[in-house]
Amino acid sequence: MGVKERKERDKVEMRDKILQSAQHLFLAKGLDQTSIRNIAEAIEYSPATIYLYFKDKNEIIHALHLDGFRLLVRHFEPLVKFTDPFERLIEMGNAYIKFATTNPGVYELLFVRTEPMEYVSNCLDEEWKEGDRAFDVLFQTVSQCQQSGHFKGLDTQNLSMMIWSFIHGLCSLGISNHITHVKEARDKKLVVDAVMASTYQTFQTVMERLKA
Amino acid sequence: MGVKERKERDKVEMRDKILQSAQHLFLAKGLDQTSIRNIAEAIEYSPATIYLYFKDKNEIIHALHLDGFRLLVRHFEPLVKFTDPFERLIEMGNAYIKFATTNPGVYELLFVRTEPMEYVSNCLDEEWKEGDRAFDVLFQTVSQCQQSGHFKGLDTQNLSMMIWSFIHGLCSLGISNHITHVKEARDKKLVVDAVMASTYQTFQTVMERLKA
DNA sequence: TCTAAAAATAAACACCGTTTAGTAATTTTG
DNA sequence: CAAAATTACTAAACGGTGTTTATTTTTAGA
Repeated sequence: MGVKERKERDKVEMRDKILQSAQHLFLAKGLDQTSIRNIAEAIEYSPATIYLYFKDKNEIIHALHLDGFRLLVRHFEPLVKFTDPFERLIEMGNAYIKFATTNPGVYELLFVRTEPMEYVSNCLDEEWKEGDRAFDVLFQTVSQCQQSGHFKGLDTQNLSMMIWSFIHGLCSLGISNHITHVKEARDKKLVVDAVMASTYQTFQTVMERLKA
Repeated sequence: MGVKERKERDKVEMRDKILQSAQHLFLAKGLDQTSIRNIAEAIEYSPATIYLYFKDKNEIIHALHLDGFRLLVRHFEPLVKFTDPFERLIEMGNAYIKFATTNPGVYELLFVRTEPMEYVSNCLDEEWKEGDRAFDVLFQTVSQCQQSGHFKGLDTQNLSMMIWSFIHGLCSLGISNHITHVKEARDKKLVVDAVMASTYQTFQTVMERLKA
């Protein structure tokens, strides 16, 4: 009589299959070029079937958004080995940049696209656990930096927000190809990564000077 | 025999009409919700007519992009009255934030969307005059700050890039509604503008400390 | 085996950007 | 002035999109 159980397993299996195909297509061709019809074709079902497992395309996007956050968190995990909070903060930035540049599509999904946020807004409990957890990692690190003498007299929340803003701005300008089009980058034939690296280096220097 | 001249006037007139309608729809409903068919309907011509005046939708988007930059530059114009370069730098940030928050759709077009950059890439002379000019205003101001004792030992280009990254990150996170979904902002029931303002205030403090 | 429920789908709806082939208006020419 | 040529415009189609509805197929239990 394990029919109901099996059916439920089948249901989540199918959901995963859809999500897996969606992610595959999304990574290969980008979000806008991934259609419900493509996904359906990939799993060899009709487009209408997708709608038996997901309310609409935004729900699929949001599921991929969750996966993306798990990937980001995984990029942060090795950071525990840095005992010095300031060093950890700097390496966090590097990890963030690396995540963004090696997974530009995913990064866009997490922090640029509005669809996942819209989905979050439409959920009754209007929270964003993934974002909160990631931000808290930053907040705690900044807080520890302050406990060991850095960033005196600056509000932890605001400073964390400032750091996130900078790093996000750098990554999103890089990914969206705006950096490659400013004159200096063109003249010196600098690749995006080089501009991002030296900009981050300057940021690092600035942060170091805030110790005193 | 002013036929040719009149026809040319008519041509630019029509182009403007299309652009005007496109902008109107774009500001009202956003870029993705503005279709060629909508624009055609607004000007009471058939959709195919649009293609007699613009190569494709990206060309229209790029034209709006140019208009948007003109609007941004207009936001910067009053800044000449600030003779102190550091004060001007800070006010530039405020002007930028104001521009972004009061014209979120336009801001997205200028600095988030990739379509206009793609259009620029496809132009043979691969430059981005508007972006260059705007960035140069920042660069010159930073340079003047350094001449009057600020930001010692920091590379002007990198520092300018850092400042732009921060401000852009702050604005884009604000506009894309990512800020409103982090826990602290929700808990304290802070509106986006308040978070942005206090974050920018912290940035200002940080920049001030770089004088020494 | 028959029936009720569940799962999958074909087909449609209303859009989209874009192209093509053909019509209507205008200008130039004989 | 009429005919020819050029220009301006558009109807209709193509191949795509997300999504819904009505229908069929598959499965499960009596």
